[in-house]
Amino acid sequence: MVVKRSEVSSATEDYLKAIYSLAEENDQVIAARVAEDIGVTPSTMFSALRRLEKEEFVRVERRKNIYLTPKGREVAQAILRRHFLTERLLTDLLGLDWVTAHQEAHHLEHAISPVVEERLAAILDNPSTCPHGNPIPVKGEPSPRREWKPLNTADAGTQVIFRCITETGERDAVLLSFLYDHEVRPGTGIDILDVAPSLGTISLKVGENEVVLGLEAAKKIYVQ
Amino acid sequence: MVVKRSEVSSATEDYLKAIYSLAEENDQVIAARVAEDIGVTPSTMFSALRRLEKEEFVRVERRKNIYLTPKGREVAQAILRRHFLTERLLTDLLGLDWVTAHQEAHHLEHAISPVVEERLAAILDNPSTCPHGNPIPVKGEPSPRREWKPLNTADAGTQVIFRCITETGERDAVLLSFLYDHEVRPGTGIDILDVAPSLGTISLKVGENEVVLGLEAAKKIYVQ
DNA sequence: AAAATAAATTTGGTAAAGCAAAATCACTGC
DNA sequence: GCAGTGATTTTGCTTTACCAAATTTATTTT
Repeated sequence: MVVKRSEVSSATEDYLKAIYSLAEENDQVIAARVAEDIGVTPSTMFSALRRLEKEEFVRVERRKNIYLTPKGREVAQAILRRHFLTERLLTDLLGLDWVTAHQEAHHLEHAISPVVEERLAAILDNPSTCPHGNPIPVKGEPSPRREWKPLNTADAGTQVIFRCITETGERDAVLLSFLYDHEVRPGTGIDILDVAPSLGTISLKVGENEVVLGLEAAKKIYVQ
Repeated sequence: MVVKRSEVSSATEDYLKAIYSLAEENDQVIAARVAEDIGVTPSTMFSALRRLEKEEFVRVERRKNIYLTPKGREVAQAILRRHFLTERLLTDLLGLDWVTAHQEAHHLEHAISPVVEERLAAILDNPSTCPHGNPIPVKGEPSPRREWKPLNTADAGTQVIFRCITETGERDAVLLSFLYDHEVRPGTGIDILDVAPSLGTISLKVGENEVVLGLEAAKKIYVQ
């Protein structure tokens, strides 16, 4: 059984994944944002973008917006899928915590072949989300996240259910471990105590504890 | 928990692993052999060797023999350990076969951090060998393989026990799947029917089947 | 509209990996 | 002792992926 391994470098996979994730959370994706996300300089981003364009993974508009081509989207979804399955492997089978799992998955995901991916999905019983609640993308289907909203848009006095912390949110280890330590998990109920746009904060009640988050951080959390 | 990830590139890990494995099976290691093993051209091998020497992973003698430094040996053992643990993950937890497991591990091993390695060893109950029987190296201990001998040195008429197929043997997918398909596993008994050095063959009885191997291939199989 | 800020480009590097092809070195056999 | 073979080394070139620093091109803000 010979496995055709993808010809895509892990750097390329990272760029496409970042573009995909940013596109899910914002309506425009520009080079500066992607560069920031991945942690490369503008010049590196620029030449990377040229490569990606030449290989038809992305299109860059005159207004500088970056779009994935169907080919690029496919690669992005594939790597995201592997990322999430790897996280599940690390948490469910190996017993690692949220934060470590995310970090380790970032390295392992690039080495997962279709065969391993398939075995992984089977052994894990085809999970529909990553440990942080993100829906695992399925070939042509729309994301169920369309029915959730970012926490910063929630109204004071209501109760919401934590659904997920986005990929860009996961990157922030402090936020991630903050939530983990406060036992916030997909499905956990949260009371919105107060929203103060002028202060840029939102106050929550999680279990026994009262918690204050910045609205910027809240934007990375999806609830229902 | 911040993980210090090794500064060693996966190419470097591959070179050191190959040198280590070749040294275990032969008494001299020369560049041409390593290049062949890894599948790079002589010129590539040459510049790789210069890099490895500059970073003090290897020493190259005037007689052109290549030796690992203690630092190089440490890296080699570490990557071998991860390789074997990854193979166990793939066979024991994910249910893949011998051949696929070996190939996939070759990619995954480079992305395994110390934390994951440790969790893996714990979950797998600290295995002492890889699925193909190779002893997993432990920090300062000598390999138990010293008590085994290559199959090509076995005497006709005796019975031996299959112990392992070496790393360089594992690389040969045909040999590997041949053994796997004939249900040869660590611990399997083998009758040596005949050894014919002039023909370069050795005849064996494995279970119900009679099997003829080349002595070159037999050299890659260790028995007791 | 001018100034300030943000983003995109250009220019000129670096290092790691790799290849091909030719040249040199070293040993082995006759 | 020399030819031949195998091994090493040199030369020259490629791609990917990064950086810094300077410049140009938007886009805002006042």
